[in-house]
Amino acid sequence: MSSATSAGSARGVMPTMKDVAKAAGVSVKTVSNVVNDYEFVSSSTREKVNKAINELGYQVNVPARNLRLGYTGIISLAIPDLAMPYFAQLSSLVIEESKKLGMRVLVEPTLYSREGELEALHGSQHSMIDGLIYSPLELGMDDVEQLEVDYPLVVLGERIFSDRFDHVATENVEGAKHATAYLISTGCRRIAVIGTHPGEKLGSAALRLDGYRQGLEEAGLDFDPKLVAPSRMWHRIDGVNAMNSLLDAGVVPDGVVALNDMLAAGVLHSIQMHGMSVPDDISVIGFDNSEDSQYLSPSLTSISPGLKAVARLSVRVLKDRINGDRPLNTAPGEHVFRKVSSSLVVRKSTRSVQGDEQSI
Amino acid sequence: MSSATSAGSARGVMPTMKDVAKAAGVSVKTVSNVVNDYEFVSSSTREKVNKAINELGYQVNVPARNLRLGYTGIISLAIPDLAMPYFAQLSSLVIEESKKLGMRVLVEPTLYSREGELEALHGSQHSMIDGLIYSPLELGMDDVEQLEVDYPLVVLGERIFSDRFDHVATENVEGAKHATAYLISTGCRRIAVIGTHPGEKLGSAALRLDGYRQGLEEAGLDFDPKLVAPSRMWHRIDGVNAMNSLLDAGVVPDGVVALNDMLAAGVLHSIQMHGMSVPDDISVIGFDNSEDSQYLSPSLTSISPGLKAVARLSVRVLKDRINGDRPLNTAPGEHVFRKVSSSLVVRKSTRSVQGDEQSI
DNA sequence: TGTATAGTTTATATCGTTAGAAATACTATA
DNA sequence: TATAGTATTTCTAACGATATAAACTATACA
Repeated sequence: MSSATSAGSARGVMPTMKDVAKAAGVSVKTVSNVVNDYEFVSSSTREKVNKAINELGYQVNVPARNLRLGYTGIISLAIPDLAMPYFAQLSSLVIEESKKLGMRVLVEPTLYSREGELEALHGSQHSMIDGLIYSPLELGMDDVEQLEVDYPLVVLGERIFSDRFDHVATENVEGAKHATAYLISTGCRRIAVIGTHPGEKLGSAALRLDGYRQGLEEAGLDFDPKLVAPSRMWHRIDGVNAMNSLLDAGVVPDGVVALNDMLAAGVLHSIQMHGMSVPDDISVIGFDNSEDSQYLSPSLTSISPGLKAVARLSVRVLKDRINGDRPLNTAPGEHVFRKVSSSLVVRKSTRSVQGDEQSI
Repeated sequence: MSSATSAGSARGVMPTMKDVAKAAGVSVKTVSNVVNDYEFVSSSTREKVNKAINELGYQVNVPARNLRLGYTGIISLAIPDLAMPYFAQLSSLVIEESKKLGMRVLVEPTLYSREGELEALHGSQHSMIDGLIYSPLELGMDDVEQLEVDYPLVVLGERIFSDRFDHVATENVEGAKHATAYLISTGCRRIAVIGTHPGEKLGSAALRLDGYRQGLEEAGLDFDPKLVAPSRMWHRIDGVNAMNSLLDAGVVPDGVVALNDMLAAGVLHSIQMHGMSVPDDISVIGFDNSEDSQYLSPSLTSISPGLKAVARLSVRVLKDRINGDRPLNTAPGEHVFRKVSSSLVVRKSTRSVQGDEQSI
């Protein structure tokens, strides 16, 4: 009965290996041997020791073990915003995958700030962490040398590229191209794109915009800057605002590629507020295939980026680096660059793929 | 530079305090004093030491410090599912609040399993963690003795209650009562409730159902079991299914209390699929005031449980326990039980509060 | 009985930091 | 120039685990 609650340290003193050793009448090393399943321990002493462990309620002191072994079994995951479904989903998958490999995850939201992202890289806590999975948003190619750290690092996305560290990315260009081509195949001819970041060269926004342009081009459609609605943030309210700005300016497309699902949700809202219908008046396609997309009305056609594969790959690559192994059969000195393939999930926010151009 | 990538350990050897001491020509303790901002260090030696630190790129070894100090600065947050917006939001706030107090957070999703929840409590890693914020879903009052652990613990919600540990909860009963009363004030008379857990005595579902019943009772309306649609899970698909089951059975309420926003989103979907309109035919009110609720169509009236206050309080209480201080002016031996007050956020999924009963 | 062989246990150094006490250097005052 | 008093620095012992190598035990075989 923990009647503790005395002042000072909140936790009672824990028994150590020494205590167990004394109780079992053996040496500390023997206790350690038992705890670590060392082969050559006689079953009689093993029993004695286990009995003492149970009686005293012994648990290994992890920081002490960490100090001795030089690693902690903790990795860090730096993402812009844990409250965003996309990153919550990613975090959840990374945690799950890490657990399978015996590691735990310290999630570090960088909150859309440059300092936050730099701190995640260079923060003072790095001896506490075996490696880092890093999803930059503010940092770009100019900062590439900041990423040349001396601990295992896996970078997510295509915002920053270098042959000095490992990458895992989703198919941004291909996915957006696919989305655009699909809208065209359903009869759309004036396709808007929502959520671009003007001036940006890398990063999801630029890449997805590029895919959009490639999609138009392959179909022989002209790129019309009037149909581009930028938005720095990608929350739903930004989708509402961006789409409003188009419609209020009298620009009425027959299809919309939203650069993520939350923008798309806002786009749906905006279109409906303007008294139009999706997909009859305007088709909308999103990106991320977030869990929510199926519950919007109408349910949202979206590009699924294969987040699970991203989580799986990045954790495994990181683990290999931590162990000093070469991940995915890379040559010595070579680094991973892996793109996870995307797929199209068709729902109700786009018209069917027949060539008949109804309504306008 | 970093042409490392040799086999074995992935990280180069790091300089220690000893190295810094040698480089600066002082003792190890002096380096430690500088690092820890000890008052009585002459500015000249402080300078020497800092110079050496920068030149060698020294960083403190956190596990070693942890071992010596007996704490890690890491707390654990056990929640059912990080991919659920409610918990993602909570986690995000807990991380933010912890950071302010100099702590980091290990998020541990228990994934709707009893074993997961028990492991979060009794897992072998507890010396690595200073304390735990614990949001149980599967464990109930029968398991209360499982929670009598010997490390600082703050329990979220009202599922499990004991005067042996600290609690922070949201106003489940009051919130649902408020929601129900509000629907009644807008003219609703046949109010369904979506997402109950039959047989459950504690936990959000039971408490919110209780609030719903109290709301009816105070208005003199009878409780009608036909208007209750249970659902074990609270994802949107469950809201769709539950509402479908009512409507398909010919039970058409004029108002719906959904026990969370995701259920509510599903309810909206279901109603619209049945050719009815919200709020003209049926008013819908949710619970959680998730970020999404404002982007549903129509935007969702919801009960805001004050998650931020929950995060703030629970982290602060935990920190006090870790420090051996008494939180929130509790008497020695007494524990915190704090309910964070909820509020109603009115949006477009409910009719206006005039007494005029239009439609039906 | 002696000796090699394999199985089992132990003594002790070490990981990198912090902390208490002891030692030394400085400053001001008599 | 002592001398007390304070400021600064150092010495050394922890914290609790793991690991090397040495020291025992058995067992087997000659």
